[in-house]
Amino acid sequence: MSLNDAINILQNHGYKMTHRRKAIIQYFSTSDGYRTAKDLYEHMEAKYTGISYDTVYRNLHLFHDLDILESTSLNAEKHFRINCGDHHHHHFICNVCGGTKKLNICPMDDIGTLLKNYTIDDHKFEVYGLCPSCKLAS
Amino acid sequence: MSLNDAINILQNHGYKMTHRRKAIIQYFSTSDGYRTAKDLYEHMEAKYTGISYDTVYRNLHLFHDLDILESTSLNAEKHFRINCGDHHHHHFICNVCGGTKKLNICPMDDIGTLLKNYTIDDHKFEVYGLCPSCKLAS
DNA sequence: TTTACAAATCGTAACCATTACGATATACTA
DNA sequence: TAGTATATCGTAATGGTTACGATTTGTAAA
Repeated sequence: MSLNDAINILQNHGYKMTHRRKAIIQYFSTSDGYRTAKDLYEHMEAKYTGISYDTVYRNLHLFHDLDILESTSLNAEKHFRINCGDHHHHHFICNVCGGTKKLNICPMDDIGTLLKNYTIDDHKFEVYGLCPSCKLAS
Repeated sequence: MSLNDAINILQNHGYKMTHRRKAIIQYFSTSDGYRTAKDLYEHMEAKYTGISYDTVYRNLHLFHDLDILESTSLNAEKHFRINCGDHHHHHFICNVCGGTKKLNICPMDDIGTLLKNYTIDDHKFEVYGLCPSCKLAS
């Protein structure tokens, strides 16, 4: 998702376009990987000294609700990335840099009648390890 | 895994068998589902008034390290269950009761050469929703 | 362009899950 | 049953997250 896509979503929902929001979206849209709230806070603090945690978390939640960001829980800490958007897929996630690689297979295709009497709300498939460049560097 | 299996693992590694440890293992081995540290704390507090968080968390970590328990991160909080032990598999997890159902399919069987230059350390496949009994109750 | 106001941000405190540690109690070994 | 290493308690600290009154800012209307 591009910066402009995100700006459109925000404005179509009646949210204001602030400098901080633009910077947050820019941070995620130019980095293909998962980042923590702390990562974002530190990035923002460099440009906007004294930025509030409230601002960081409020916008992370807002963007997640608007499907601008997607999130995952790693080691009991939430990580966020820009929403890739196109069709359904999963990710490899690098344990070192948080970088991701799209995986175009989905185990739900093979779930068949295994969960016949269950209600399925969601699912998660993620592969963890080292991406090629972190592998070389280690 | 049964209570006795877990006791053997503990003793083979030279750990002491305390009343609290036995109660913790009993708690997990008689409940087929994921439970939080808080769930366990509240269960233990009923029997052992004044039990320390240190005891709860130290043993959760110990049991996890010894593969007596397995864990997953849900909503940025760790959840634990008894290790099923037999062969590799994944779980459906009920959003209401934490109950699980074994899923005998693994997406890694189909990963092929998708991650050719990557190091794969781990992976996670989980399906979330309502189990039959929570579905009926809702 | 200015005004007006709802919405966004700041500054800070509180909350919750988790970790840590010195003092005390307990399980195991001899 | 005595000695010792280990486990637990009581409690404080940490880290991630949430919350809120006071202030500032973006936007739309005058």
